[in-house]
Amino acid sequence: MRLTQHTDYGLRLLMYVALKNGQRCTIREAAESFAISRNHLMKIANLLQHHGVLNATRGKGGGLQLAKPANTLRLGDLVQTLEPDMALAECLGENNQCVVTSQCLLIGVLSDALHEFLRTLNQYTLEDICVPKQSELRSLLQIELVTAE
Amino acid sequence: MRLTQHTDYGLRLLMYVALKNGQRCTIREAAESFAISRNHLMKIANLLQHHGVLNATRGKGGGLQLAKPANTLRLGDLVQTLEPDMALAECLGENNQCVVTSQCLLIGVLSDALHEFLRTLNQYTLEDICVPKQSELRSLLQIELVTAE
DNA sequence: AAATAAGATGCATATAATATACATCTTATT
DNA sequence: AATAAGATGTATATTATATGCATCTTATTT
Ligand code: SF4
Ligand code: SF4
Repeated sequence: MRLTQHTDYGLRLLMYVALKNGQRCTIREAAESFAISRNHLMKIANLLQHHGVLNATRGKGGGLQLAKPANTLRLGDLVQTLEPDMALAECLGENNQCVVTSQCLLIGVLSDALHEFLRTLNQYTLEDICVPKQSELRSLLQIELVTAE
Repeated sequence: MRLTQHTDYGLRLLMYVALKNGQRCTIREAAESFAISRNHLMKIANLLQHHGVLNATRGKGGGLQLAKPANTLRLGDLVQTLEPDMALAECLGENNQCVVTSQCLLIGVLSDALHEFLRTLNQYTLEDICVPKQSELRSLLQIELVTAE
């Protein structure tokens, strides 16, 4: 059982954007800071923008910003948005061929556990995983905030 | 996020064996009842035997039996045994290259959620997902118990 | 208007994980 | 010796995932 790299990259990107404190950041910049594929991150940014989590503006001076305050973005919801597929077992996805589906008691147990997993994640927001260590994280990611004048 | 088919097949096999009520069953028989790959199921049976969940005896009249009572086999433990890998994110597996690992607060949140997932599964045993629907399941799987004489 | 800097999109490819098949070996029973 | 079962190792197929590339659109600046 693992989350796709896609999902983790998405969360990393959101952490990056949140750590910029409202200042726009480009995808290129985030990809370089994390030393990960820019192309890949592009698609993730796009997905998050379509889901109303990120605002993306094109053109010179453009970039990404959070579409909502970091303390309203719950991690369980973000994981559900980012994961391509949360079908734990065959019967929970498409093309189910399992012969015991109609009477299987395991389905409910698995759904229950998945629910607890997401519920636990939803006890935390993007803010919770950024703010307490913001200076350390900014340093690791070489984020320098431009001070207003 | 999904469990491998491997894991679900393992649980199906255990359900099958449990529904036989102590009577031996062959892997072939279980594979046919579920209409799934016999070769695949063989490896799973072997894994479970090595982990002390199943007893396997070879030769004519041989087959599988539960190594422990069904009500002592907790689903969370079984899933952990069957899943090849529970590393939710890059940093929880091998070859981690994530640059923020040393300060990342997400790791703890993910571990927490995984723990809740397994804890929830461990509230149920193999017995819990078999006995309440045993006759219906036996019928779907064409299991006919030989009555003692 | 042109140049440039950004994201958007679609297609192709590479890689890795997973599932499946096949062949052969071992063990136990009859 | 024959047969029925599981054990094991290797090879292959399939699928999911990750990555790369080319082109397009949008916005800003000059
Ligand atoms: S065994 Fe139960 S949980 Fe697994 S695929 Fe079949 S119906 Fe779903
Ligand atoms: S971002 Fe955090 S959780 Fe994700 S791989 Fe890096 S250290 Fe692990």
